[in-house]
Amino acid sequence: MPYDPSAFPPFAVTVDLVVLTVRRHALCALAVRRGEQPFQGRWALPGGFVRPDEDLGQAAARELVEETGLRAHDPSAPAQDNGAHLEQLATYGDPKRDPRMRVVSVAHLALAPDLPAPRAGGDANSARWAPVEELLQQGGYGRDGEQAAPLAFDHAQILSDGVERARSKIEYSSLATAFCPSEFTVGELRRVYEAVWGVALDPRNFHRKVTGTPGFLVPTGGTTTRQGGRPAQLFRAGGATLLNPPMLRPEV
Amino acid sequence: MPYDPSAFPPFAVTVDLVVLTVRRHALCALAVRRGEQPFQGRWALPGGFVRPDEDLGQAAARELVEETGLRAHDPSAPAQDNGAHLEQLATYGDPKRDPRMRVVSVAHLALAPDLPAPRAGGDANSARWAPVEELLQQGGYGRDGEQAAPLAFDHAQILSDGVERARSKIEYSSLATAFCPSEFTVGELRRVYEAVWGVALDPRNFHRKVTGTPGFLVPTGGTTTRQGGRPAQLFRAGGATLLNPPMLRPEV
DNA sequence: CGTGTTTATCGTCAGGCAGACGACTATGAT
DNA sequence: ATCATAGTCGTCTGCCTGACGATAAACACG
Repeated sequence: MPYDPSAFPPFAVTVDLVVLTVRRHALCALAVRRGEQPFQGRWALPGGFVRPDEDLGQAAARELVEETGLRAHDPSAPAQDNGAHLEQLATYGDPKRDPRMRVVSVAHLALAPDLPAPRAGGDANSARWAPVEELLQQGGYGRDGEQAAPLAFDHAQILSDGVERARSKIEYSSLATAFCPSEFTVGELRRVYEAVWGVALDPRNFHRKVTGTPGFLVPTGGTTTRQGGRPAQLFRAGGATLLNPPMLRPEV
Repeated sequence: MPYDPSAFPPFAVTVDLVVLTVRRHALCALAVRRGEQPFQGRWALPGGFVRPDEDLGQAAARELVEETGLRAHDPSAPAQDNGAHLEQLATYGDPKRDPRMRVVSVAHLALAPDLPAPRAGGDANSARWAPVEELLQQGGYGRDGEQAAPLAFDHAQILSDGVERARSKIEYSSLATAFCPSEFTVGELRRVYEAVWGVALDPRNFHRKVTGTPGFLVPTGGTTTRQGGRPAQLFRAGGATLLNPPMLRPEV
């Protein structure tokens, strides 16, 4: 069945961002309120069109800066410059996903340390960090009693895929440190795992695992007291990116 | 920096396929020879434009049928109908990746059992299965003494990413069975792992691992003799898709 | 028809790692 | 001073893996 390749159908290409962070022991995602049709007034993932001279990763990094002020972590940079981790997630191109026109969205996943309140940008009326369960639950009510309408477009699916990617990836990589500030304690890192997985981990076994994996954590020498217990050693992320053997997620 | 969203820049969207199989103890990929500019005469990955009414997965499945005759394995279908496994790999959108125009390619990864000679289709002069090392080596000479020119466009990168995805995914999933016919022996499955990873595995430990993982393999009752040794039990892929604990790739 | 080769399959054993959990330390709150 | 909280170090047991011996069942050859 020949199909004329010279008359290629035009598409709009966008990037959408799943920006995750851990706030108050909960995995949260950045959501923006849509200011225009379709889905006006509904919450959505931040995103925008890819410009003619941009690579996909550049477009995602640009959107990330516009929405959060965070600079994406350059994969070539060795040290953690407090930037966010950014990686491509998946691409969504259902012909009916946007009622206006044919839009293919290249979703990206960003992991960021806890930030102050987001600043709204672009075409969004407002922006907020919301727990992912709240954004993904259908028809329930949010923390403020607000009707939790489903996310716009297929963004619930994209967010769900991004969360699952993050949950599985911290098993076998040191990516969980992307949720932490540049210096952090073992307990803070453990609470990241607990928030992302939604489980409770044994502090002793966790401590043994992360401190015993070479290259995962590098002690900075300092100690700190943040919540009234014994002071904890401070670490920064080591160079190792792969965790072998992996940190096993407890099965429910 | 406002950017007019109504004047979205038009893109061409294509799907490219990394179709992998195991032939003669080597991991091979499907390559087609380009019949037109640019990169005329060079080897490339099969692919084509996404049609206006197609989802991305549908477009990839259509290209797969056109190039190989293989029907994609419907994820909803429970049993293995001898179709190929097909999943989205990643999306490539460098502005300069195609000199003619702005093309965003959504690459897909397909894993297929060993097939007879491929049939050329579409705009390709010919098609063949080639060992991935041969396709990825730069400036060397292939098996027939033919100059191994690099793949067209950024297809070497795409193929490399697809191979790495396959190598890591068979660690923690039962995906390696997608390289096997519907009934196979433990030895055949082991040779799949050995070909994909390029290592030698201990037959006894491998046998213990795969037969000891519940849901991975289901004995069909039959036995077979294929290479002059003791007859082997025949299995088919069980319902389990996740391998926990994973099969560890030996670190070399 | 025995002998060697090949492949499949079962067992054994030691080391490593994870889960469960006890014990001790160092801070702040009362 | 006592308690609560959080961090850190150990111990023990069971499971899994890697290394490898041994047996089983076919074929290839003389």
